[in-house]
Amino acid sequence: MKTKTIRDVAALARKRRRERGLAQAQLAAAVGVGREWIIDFEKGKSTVEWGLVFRTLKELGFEIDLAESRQVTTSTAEADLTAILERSRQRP
Amino acid sequence: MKTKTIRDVAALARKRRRERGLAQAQLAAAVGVGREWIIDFEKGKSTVEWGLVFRTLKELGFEIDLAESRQVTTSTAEADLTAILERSRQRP
DNA sequence: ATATATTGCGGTCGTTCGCCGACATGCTAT
DNA sequence: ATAGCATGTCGGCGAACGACCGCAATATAT
Repeated sequence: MKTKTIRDVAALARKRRRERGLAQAQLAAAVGVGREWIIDFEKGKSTVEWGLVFRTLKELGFEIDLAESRQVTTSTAEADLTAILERSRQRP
Repeated sequence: MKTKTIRDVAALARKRRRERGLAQAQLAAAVGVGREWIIDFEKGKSTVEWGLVFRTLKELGFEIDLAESRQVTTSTAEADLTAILERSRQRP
């Protein structure tokens, strides 16, 4: 499933947990975090630890795939052009 | 690309950044973090913020997909039903 | 070779995470 | 009604994040 925001991930995680009949406390124990952490994560809190998110997703049976997005963001497009130009001439 | 650990993600991110000719400082500015954060992230630091990781990956043109690690292709209706049954069974 | 740019690593500092209690709410079944 | 879970919130605490700074070490280019 493609995810656009961290809220998508949060919603998917919560859906999956319920599909597996797991309570927040159970999942928390399995991952090794406090129950509050699960609450925050499923709420879409952005400041939760990356490593814990990864462990939680794996615990829920998710596989994290990184694919190339068709659309390139403007900033990276500019940076890409800049990188090419920088190899031809120096800029301050 | 399937990722097994956060180090895989870190390595992919670094590879991608270099492919795009971006310096750590450039990527940091694009994402809106300090340069030290990029260093930690590419080092595979597990305690970095989840939201920043997500933004960084998107900035690098990555699409974050969540796939099922097990090839269980149950429909959502079936899965929900299973959850209901599990709840009724009062499992410890 | 000399510059120049990039990367990594320390230290400081304000802010905040994540955990632990306790408590309130909502739902289900007896 | 009453008991049992599950979920969410609040206050508090130690620990650690992330930004900023400077300074080596390492490419990269001229």
